[in-house]
Amino acid sequence: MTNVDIAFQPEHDHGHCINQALHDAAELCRSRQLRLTPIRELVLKLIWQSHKPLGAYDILPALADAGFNSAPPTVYRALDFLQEQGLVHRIASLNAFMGCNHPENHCHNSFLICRQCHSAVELESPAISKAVKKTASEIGFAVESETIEIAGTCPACLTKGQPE
Amino acid sequence: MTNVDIAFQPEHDHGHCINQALHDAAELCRSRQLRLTPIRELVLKLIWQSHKPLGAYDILPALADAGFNSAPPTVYRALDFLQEQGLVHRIASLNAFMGCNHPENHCHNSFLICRQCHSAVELESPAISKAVKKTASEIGFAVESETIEIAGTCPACLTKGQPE
DNA sequence: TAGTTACTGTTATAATATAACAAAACATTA
DNA sequence: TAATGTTTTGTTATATTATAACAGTAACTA
Repeated sequence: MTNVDIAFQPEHDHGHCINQALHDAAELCRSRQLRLTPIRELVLKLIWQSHKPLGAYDILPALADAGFNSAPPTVYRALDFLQEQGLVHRIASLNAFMGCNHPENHCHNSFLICRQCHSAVELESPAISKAVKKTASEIGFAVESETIEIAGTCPACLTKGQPE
Repeated sequence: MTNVDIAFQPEHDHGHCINQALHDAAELCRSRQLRLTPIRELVLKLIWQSHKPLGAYDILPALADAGFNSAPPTVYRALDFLQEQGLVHRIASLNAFMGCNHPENHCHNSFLICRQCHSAVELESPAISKAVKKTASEIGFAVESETIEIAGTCPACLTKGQPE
């Protein structure tokens, strides 16, 4: 079972995912001599706790609950930091944010987004990446970043929709 | 020279592109028994006249100049109509809209967006499309729509940047 | 021409994101 | 450790993008 299959399983041990992600983030920040401040860590945790990409304004009340200031700049700053470090991705088609599984290497990413359960997973698809590179290079276009967001129905929702 | 190459050439006869697009749109609406009203046609024209994807609020003043009401709903309604008919695409990563070259067939589209000159072109890339389909089907994900937006530097800006 | 549908006008507001500057926390090193 | 500079956070205001809701008008249809 691949990571992707696991992520689309509602019942996987997501607590473990969260802990792993927070631990990795702490490690990464330490190695880069950056500060994973309480706000940044909480924002990252909230994003990971959600089963679906989270909007900035979904995060604000949780910050307030935790006793932090909770005006928009607070959360956007944390999100900016996390994005710069590759710890979260912004999903342009949703105006929402989700955790990244492999923040170490800045990767070219694609996302599958289920319209039914709103879950999303990140793919590392060499095939797509390669196709993009090839097409761009044929035209002489220098690629800097890729926004690849595929919307549809995930395996779990497909089987739920038509049982047996 | 392909369509894409032409589109990235600032000096191509864009007047011709616009006329062609407007003519095709009129034809398409006639065949579908839909009304390409003055507002809708003007919005489409403005989008095509721009060398770069146009924001909704960039369109409003031009509507006002043309003597139309120009509150946001006016332009968004026109954009909704044009999108439904495949006449324009929304670029999620820019919150902006651009014309579609082949509105007849609802296609799976990719876009190349130049960060320097802000021009954008639509690709029909079978390679990318195929890679997406293959990857999704391996996972059992049913694709409904694709948002593929590649940002970088276009050929024209690349040669301008490092002349000779 | 009456009734219906589609389109537009208008006002208000929602949702997402950033600017600008002040205050506090932290880090550095004299 | 006090002085200093840097980074982070607080705070207020505002920009940008998009939609809700309802009234009026134009176009089509029977």
